[in-house]
Amino acid sequence: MLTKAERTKQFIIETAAPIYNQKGISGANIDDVLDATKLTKGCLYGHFENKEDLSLQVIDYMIENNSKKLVSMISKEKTAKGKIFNYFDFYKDPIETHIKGGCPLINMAVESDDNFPRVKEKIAEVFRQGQNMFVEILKQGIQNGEFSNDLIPEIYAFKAVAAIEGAVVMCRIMNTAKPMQGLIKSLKAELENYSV
Amino acid sequence: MLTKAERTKQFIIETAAPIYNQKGISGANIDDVLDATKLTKGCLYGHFENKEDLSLQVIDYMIENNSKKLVSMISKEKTAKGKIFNYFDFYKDPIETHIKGGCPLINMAVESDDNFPRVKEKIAEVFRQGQNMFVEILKQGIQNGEFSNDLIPEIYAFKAVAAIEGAVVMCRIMNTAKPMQGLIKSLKAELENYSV
DNA sequence: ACAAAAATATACTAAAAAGTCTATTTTGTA
DNA sequence: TACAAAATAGACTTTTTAGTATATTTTTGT
Repeated sequence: MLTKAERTKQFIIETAAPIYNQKGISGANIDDVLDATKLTKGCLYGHFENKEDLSLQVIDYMIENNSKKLVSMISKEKTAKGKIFNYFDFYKDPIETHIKGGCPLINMAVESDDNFPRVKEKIAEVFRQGQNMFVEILKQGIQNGEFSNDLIPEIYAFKAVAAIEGAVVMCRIMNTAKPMQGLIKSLKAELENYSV
Repeated sequence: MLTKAERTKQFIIETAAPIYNQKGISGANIDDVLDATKLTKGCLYGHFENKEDLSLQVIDYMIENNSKKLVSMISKEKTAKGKIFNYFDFYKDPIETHIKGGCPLINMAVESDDNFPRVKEKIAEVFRQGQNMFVEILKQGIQNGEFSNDLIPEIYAFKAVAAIEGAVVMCRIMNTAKPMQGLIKSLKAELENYSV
């Protein structure tokens, strides 16, 4: 069993995550986290050295959490096509996202890009790995005959991920999930086109 | 001729714009702007009521500026295909962008989404209008026989814009323009497919 | 060229945010 | 169950950032 301290620390991180995802790293402040957790400074600073420490751990948690959920979603299907379709469906509601505030990856990417080099490198790595995973699934699909050789995994994978990430942001700003639904249909249709 | 005050104000806005685009609305602070302009508080607060006033005017400038440049780029071509291709090429270098810090639209979209409702509405309107413009160009292309009827303007337009915007962020975070080049090629090829 | 008005600089105050210190409460184990 | 160690509360200090007041300089119209 987790010790009380470990549980409290975890609770702080999990409570802070949606705050960070919505307000950003610069926008989130300690008092927001204290308000949300109903804890006090003494307590919070007992678990984290300073704001940067908290931020980094919250960011790590958000990355881990996102990856876990995504991988779990993809793993539900056996076929390459099924996995890719599940990847898309993971993002089908851009308004009510798995963590409040949209996709943490693109949110953090935008903010860290020019400001937090360490975070930037982390997110870059997540995107690279995600890309690799996507490409591997497509390659397997080609090998096992699900898709034709005309499909260029790298190109399709990047286009799909970029479109989905961009669409999350655009749908959220316009307050509508409609365009995302059309996009997912279109991306699925494109993949069906390569199906043999 | 512009009065001295008008020139100074414009200078502040133009100098602040890349700071806001890089650090974000929450991340940018008055002292950053003062450092960059080599001006002082008295001067800045002579031109702007407060930080919010400055922020809003900088944001308006960034939106206007982006739209102008984009429209000018598109207007260079006469055909629908040419215009769309130029739209893509506008984003071909995601590292060295027209304003330092990437595409201001997606940057502001991500940040304003849960935090600045007025900015959010502005950006939403820009995306809606951009989408409309894109769709209109495609429709004209269909009418004048450039593209086949199989092309669904709304779907292609949204996919293209979302992919480009997502790609800007992803390329920047990974420090490479390569994937964007592949994406643009692919989006162009897709459009060529509909060419008659 | 000069005077009124406008613009700017500087030193200041105010507010917000981060971080610290110590007293008190809670936990977990002898 | 008692007690030492750990965790937490809350008031406090420090730092950072926004904003103001006034003196000085610069514009600009005559």
